[in-house]
Amino acid sequence: MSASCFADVLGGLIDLTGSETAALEKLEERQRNLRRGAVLQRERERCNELYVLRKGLMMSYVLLDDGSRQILRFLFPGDLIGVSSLIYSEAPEALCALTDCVVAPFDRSLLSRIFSDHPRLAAMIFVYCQIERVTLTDRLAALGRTSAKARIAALLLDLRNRLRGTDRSVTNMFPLGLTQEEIGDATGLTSVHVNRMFRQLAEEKMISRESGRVTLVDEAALMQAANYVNRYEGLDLSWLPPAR
Amino acid sequence: MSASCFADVLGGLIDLTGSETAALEKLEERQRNLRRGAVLQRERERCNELYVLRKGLMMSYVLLDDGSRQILRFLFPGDLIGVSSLIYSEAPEALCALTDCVVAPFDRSLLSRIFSDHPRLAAMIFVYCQIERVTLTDRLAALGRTSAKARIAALLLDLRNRLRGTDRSVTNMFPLGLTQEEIGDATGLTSVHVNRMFRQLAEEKMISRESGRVTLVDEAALMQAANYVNRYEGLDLSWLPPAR
DNA sequence: CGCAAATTTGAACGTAGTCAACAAGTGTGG
DNA sequence: CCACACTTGTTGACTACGTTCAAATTTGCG
Repeated sequence: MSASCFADVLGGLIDLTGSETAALEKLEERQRNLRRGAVLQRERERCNELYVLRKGLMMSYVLLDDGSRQILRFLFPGDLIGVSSLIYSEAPEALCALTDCVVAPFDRSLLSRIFSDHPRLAAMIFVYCQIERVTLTDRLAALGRTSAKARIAALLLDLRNRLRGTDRSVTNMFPLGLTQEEIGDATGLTSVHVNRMFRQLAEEKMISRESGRVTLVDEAALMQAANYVNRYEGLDLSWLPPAR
Repeated sequence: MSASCFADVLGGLIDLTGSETAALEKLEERQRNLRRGAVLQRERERCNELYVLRKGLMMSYVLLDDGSRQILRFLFPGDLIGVSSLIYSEAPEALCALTDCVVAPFDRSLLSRIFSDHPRLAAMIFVYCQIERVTLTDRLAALGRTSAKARIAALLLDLRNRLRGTDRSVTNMFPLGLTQEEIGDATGLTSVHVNRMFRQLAEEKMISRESGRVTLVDEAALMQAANYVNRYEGLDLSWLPPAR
């Protein structure tokens, strides 16, 4: 495994200098293993640390008064997590491991050091969070204005693209790794309806399924159904400050 | 009007130094007037500028293939807008004036200067965008997991709180300033259903309406119905880097 | 193998959408 | 100042998408 998963992600966007890479490696000096199902952070709990996810799949979510859950985001290796909790005295969202995971916890003072010592790196973290923001607005639009089928299609495309981000061997067949209830909680549907939409997408020959693996059979049709945009492309970083 | 509306917002969170305030004032040196309905930025258009909203009410939104619209956020004086477009070569969202407005456009190189010269200010802009991110996740949870009535209640509470942010005289009665169609596009509902929910909230004595003004009659009941959290409170900024 | 979790399916229900008509404002130009 | 056009708000009847509840079946795991 790389010395810094997060550096790998940012390094995919710009060329990092040696001192920048060193600063990012500091974030991942410590490691912590999480069992599947482990809760790394609860809502409304105090939290002074951030994390880089190094291995495995996690999710962030909120619980509502009536007990229902909204999954905000699935988290992949290289993701910087717990950023929103940094700025509040109580965490606004929970973090939970969907598979066995490895995370690297680091103190928030390290982030503040990056702002002081590595302006370009700070700007890149800012960019990284803005990408995340835009994917959230895409999902907001999906929940507000698209059909159940479109939301499932968008989720499948996004999962595949994000998996491919850490594993280039992923093509159009991949292990889903999520229960239909989790997919429902991410898309604002019930698990029952998620199941029906899977069936429908399969009947329409857009996907196929076999033992926990999904194949995107007709990717163009899925893209159309979902009006999906890959937000990790089309960036313009020409305005970044000089590296230090 | 203040020399920098954005400095007023950040200044409400921490004490700014003289040089920090001066850097923020640079962002608002130019001004541009917008008529009601004017589109400041279109989706998929190139954009090299950011803006501070100095006066009026704006919104950001996306249009979907079928012509439907999802309003992402209502924008108030002091808001930094167009940030997400900064990082892409094509704007991911549109910006439009809901009332006559005054905005201050500034080049993205000025932002990059702040990262280089004012680390604490850069961190504060980061914090400001994270607050925005959390409010987006609140809305995501609302669209995914709450009833129409709850979404309208949450929107009313949020509007009132944000209006109060720029005008302390606002109490529990305020001019709505939005059409029911706009409220529908923000909450993922149709204008017809928004109307029915208003009626229902009024029948249940949670709100009252008279000629474009809304009164939050039973704020506690609204908060309960909405499970609303004010994300401009409860911040912890003790980790910020030193000011320069 | 046996148990618990997850998936699948059916039937009935309900929330919110659609379509349509009308009322009430709002602003404009004659 | 009024007439007209246009936007916005309001209401009813009907429709449909997605939920709920329940039960059967499959899957994965200890």
